[in-house]
Amino acid sequence: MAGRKQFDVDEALRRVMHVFWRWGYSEASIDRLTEGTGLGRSSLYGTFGDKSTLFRKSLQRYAQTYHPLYDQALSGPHPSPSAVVAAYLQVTLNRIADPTVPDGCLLTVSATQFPALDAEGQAMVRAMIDGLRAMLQQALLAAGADEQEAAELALCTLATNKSLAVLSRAGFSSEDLATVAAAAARLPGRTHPLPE
Amino acid sequence: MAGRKQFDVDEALRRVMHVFWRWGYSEASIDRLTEGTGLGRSSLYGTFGDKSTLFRKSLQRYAQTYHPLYDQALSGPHPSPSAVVAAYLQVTLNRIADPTVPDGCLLTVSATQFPALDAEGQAMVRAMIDGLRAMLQQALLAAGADEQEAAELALCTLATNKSLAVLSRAGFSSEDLATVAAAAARLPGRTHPLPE
DNA sequence: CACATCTTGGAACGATCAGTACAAGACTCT
DNA sequence: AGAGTCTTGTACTGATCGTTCCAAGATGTG
Repeated sequence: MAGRKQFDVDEALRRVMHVFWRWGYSEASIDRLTEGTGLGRSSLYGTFGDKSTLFRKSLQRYAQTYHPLYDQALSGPHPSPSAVVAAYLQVTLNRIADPTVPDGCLLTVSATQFPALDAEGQAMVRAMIDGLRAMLQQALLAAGADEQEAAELALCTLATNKSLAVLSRAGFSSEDLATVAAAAARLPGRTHPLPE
Repeated sequence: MAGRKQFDVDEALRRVMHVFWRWGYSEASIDRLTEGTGLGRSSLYGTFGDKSTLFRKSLQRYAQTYHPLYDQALSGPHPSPSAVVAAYLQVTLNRIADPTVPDGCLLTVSATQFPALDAEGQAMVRAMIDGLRAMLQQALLAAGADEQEAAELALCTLATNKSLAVLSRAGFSSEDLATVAAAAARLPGRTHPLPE
């Protein structure tokens, strides 16, 4: 039926990522993946490998796409820890508002919850979470937070990030999500009041 | 093999609940349920019905067990909205600290994310979430919060509750979870400073 | 054109899924 | 004791899971 690939590999991986994004690991069946990409089973297996490999490549694809956005949001000079948290969560809110992308990213939520994913994949998820946490912590330090405050805020921001995914998938409105994010950004206000 | 039931129905339901709790709906296979309860398939189906019915009864069992605790934590007089949030989240932390109960309650987390659960079950989950939200809101009003503040704090406390489940399942330490909960309880501090 | 290489659709594999059928055993009641 | 009811273990169903196999067709190279 074919001699050379009849699809764009990168675009296919993007769609694969969105299927895992939407369904998590376990419920992203091969049938759903073929349906979501338009590819046949053979093309999927021949190009990417088995399901867990596919998931790991989706994770890499996610990092490649979104980590620069988080990096950019965190790298600029921030007047306060509060601004760091707000900038970070705004990236998440923008991602949720993107109509070309499914609601509620379950890539790192559902994958850590079940052993259906192999150890290598779980380790990747954990490394990604730890990386974001460290990235946040560093940006918070740069914005004037002390050690303890930076650690605490990084953790809480990560927690808010996860809850945004869950609430979004549970059907909460974008206004509700923005409210949660805004509240999280007010967290450092107690010890680091914004200059009037 | 048997004439009268050879197990305690209520204890069996408790164990069923814990299996859904631990695995969510989809990954709680009948085999896992039989293994978790010690019952045979026939006993499970004969006593409770099919899987979705079993899940709904688990939800009811959860509400019956834990809603009174939340109710009790919220019903007493609270000096401030902050105290309400802290009391509510403390119930969650105590539940997580309970060694007889699995880490990270996925009863209402994973169930809303996938269509594997039937409409009736999803509606129950949604009703339970809405109920907790209303309960929180009312307690916050009673503690002196105005309408808008109560709505916002109820939402954020619910969000924190969900993130505690996800983080707990993801392997975060109980110290980290307590930190997240404590931070959430500091949220109302901005507009409702604690009396010195 | 001929040959090797690659891709693709579709069939098929064993495993597991939720759910059911049924017979054997244990109990209550008369 | 005997009849009827309930419970339970086991085997089974059709569907779906992830994965592999293979032949057919399309391309690139000689």
